[in-house]
Amino acid sequence: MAEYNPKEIEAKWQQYWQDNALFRTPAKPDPKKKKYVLVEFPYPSGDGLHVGHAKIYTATDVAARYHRMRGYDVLHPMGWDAFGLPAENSAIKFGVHPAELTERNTTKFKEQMLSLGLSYDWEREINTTDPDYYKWTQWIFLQLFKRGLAYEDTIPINWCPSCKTGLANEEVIDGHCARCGHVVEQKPMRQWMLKITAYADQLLAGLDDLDWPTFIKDIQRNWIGRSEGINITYDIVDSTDTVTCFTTRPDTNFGATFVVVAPEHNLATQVAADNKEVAAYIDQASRKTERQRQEEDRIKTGVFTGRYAINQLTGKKMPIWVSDFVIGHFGTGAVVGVPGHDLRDFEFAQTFDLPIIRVVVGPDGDTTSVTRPEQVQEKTGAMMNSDFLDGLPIDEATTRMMDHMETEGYGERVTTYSLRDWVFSRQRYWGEPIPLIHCQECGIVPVPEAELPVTLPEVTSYEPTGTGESPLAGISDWVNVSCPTCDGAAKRETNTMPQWAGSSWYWIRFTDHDNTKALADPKKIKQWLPVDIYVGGAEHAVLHLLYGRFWNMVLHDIGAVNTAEPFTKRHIVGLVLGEDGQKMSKSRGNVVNPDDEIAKYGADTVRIFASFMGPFEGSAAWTTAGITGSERFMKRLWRLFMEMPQDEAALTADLNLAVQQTIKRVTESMEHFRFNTAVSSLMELLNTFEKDKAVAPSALQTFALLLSPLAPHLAEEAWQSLGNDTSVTLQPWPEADAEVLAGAQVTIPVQINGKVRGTLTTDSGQDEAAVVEEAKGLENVTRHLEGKEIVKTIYVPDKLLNLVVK
RNA sequence: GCCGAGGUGGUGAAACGGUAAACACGCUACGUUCAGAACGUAGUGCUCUUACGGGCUUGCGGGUUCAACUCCCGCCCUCGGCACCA
Repeated sequence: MAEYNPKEIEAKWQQYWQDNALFRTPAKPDPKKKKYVLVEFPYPSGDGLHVGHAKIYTATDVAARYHRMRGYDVLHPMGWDAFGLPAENSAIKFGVHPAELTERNTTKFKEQMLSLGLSYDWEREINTTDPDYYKWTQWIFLQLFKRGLAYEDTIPINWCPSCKTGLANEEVIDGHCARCGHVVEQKPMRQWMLKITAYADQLLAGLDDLDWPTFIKDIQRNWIGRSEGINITYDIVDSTDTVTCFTTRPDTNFGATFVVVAPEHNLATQVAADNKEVAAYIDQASRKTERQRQEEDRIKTGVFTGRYAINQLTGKKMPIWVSDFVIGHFGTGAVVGVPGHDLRDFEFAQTFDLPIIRVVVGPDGDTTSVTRPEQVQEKTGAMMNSDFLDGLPIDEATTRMMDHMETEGYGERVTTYSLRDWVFSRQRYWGEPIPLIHCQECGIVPVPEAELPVTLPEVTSYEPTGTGESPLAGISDWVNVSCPTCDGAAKRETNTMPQWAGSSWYWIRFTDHDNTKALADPKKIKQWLPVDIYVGGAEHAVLHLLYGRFWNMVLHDIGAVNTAEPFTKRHIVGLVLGEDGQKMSKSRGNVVNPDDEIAKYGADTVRIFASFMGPFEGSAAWTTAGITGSERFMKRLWRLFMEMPQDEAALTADLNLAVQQTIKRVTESMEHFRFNTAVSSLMELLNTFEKDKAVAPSALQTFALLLSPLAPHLAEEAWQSLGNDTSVTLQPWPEADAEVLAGAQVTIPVQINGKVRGTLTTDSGQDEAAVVEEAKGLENVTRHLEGKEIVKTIYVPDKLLNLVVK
């Protein structure tokens, strides 16, 4: 028999699968047995696949293959999220059209995916840069616009001077651009915004029922940042004006001694008109970036406006200050200072020598005045110096005070969020054009749906202007159009959509990828959605996963999709590190190319190693030693299937038990996305078989079935050599024989006072007395029982015997 | 500071409250070989013992239990997210 030659058999079976369209999606899935198994589609970069891709695609593919064998109708598609800056930047550098680069890269990606033996239904391939696709991305935008969920606004936004475009909040990490790492500036610009905040509550509530890792849900909850509080309106002395402050802690309001507004607040602007000092402070603050404010180590600065607000509870005058520690866009942009019970307020009061009043008793009954930061009591305690609240715990006091303020008419309960609307326009070429027209007469007019898609014009230069204008603004034939409403002179919107647009609905398109009349046929949407298993990275917790949920909810509200939540279950992949245990990067030179690995070891070995290297969610290094071990396993399997003498008589009761147990374990591992333990169970079975001179063909059949999702090429070859003439991937998944499992002998540890003193092997289902008798006969047990009295016997049937002695 | 996830051999890791370290890597010895590679056999948490066997061991300290990696309380450390969010 020939040596294990993965190159040969893998090419052969990949061709076979393609020729027989084995992974074509069933046209009419059984509604009770459908599985939509999806992995995040890639951005087809010029670098080709990374071994990290190999890990995540293999895992998802194993799940898809497993569920097919379990009898599910599976949708397992693939496509390309191809709009974005890297293609555009390469286009600028090499003078090639981004579409051409995309074409080149997707071809390469697809070849690599095929060579890994991934079971995608390629007939449903999609590409976000295809006008037939982005027509519908634009259509969704128009629905958002019509519902008032897309609006134009001129606000200071995050601007990356290196990418020369505006960014969404979610794309800024620690003050830097998520893509290029450059420091982000604040720049006021005309923007298209999506009103994701309108869905804040639904985005929050929907998380409860999702089968997602808790940490991802928590990141989203945190990002949405709901807080319930009250807006308190204070009168301003000698003025008809008022100032409204948001707080979650009105219980401490007897201790309020000042008010602070953000530099952007109207009141500040108003005062600045005839107060040079305030004007200078505002000007200075506006020139600081968020980063600079952080670097100042949170030292409190500020300026007094000369005005006073009245605290209704005490009748005291509270000076109104302006300070940049107050955030303009959170709450009302104004806070009421309670320096005894908020550390920031305390620091501010100390800096500017403002009065501090204690209204909550400190630990150990401390009622002295608050003079040190350690005394600032923020969380628990009973009220004091607070009239009708005295003695109440703070949570109860909060409710009472809210009721009081609402009754008195100067308070209004409100809910605020840290989530902000989505800055949706980019000043770059390679993205979906926003399908709107600016008409001098009619204002902003949507492009009629019949005229979609608005395709990207051919340009000679993709170079971003850097002025905040899109490069499309320079293409006059494209920009100048007649207004769809009045037919007068009008101009197209020249901003494009962000990278995230096309991926915010792509899972819907896979259900009916070439529909020309709708996003997808509602019947097909209903057949397949929601996505049952969605696999991807943790880095999208507040980007793609939040945007995607938002769009899906909007589409649900307009009746375009059947469920509000798009992704029922989510698996998060861990990082694949370089051989040195560091993150793979070109600059470190530790990048492993999956092509090289496949060429060297074969796709099955790569798949087995990717599965076996550790838990799916964990990060682990791609090491030569590790993959060599997986290669050894494949070679041993080859010898088992192809060289070991076969004889059905070799299947003893013990071996049959081992086979049945393996079925059970591998099945459980597959259900829980634990491919490392699936592989180790198969290794154990292989070890068992190798101890014999011959192996039973029926056991090999089962083995090939269990192996098939993980190492499909070798499994096909083995299946064929066992005399089968259909593909192993079409076979039903084996079921463990419950009778064999139940009837087996069991090995029970015998403990004395919780320490194992021996083991005994016996038939399962024995009663306690018999097991105790048998245990007493064990030599080592006898010795430990000598001169002792058994005071208690704990017997867990078929599991363990513990004798408690004195 | 706030929210979350983790901490088990030299390494990647297993383990419904029930024999901790399965499986694999690495290492040691032996076999095979002219030699190497590959392969095979045995061993491999620490420790006492010639042996039989015993003691200790899942970040640290307590607790619940016949029994704790697993549950509870308090610390320490690592990683991820948020952060002058009122």
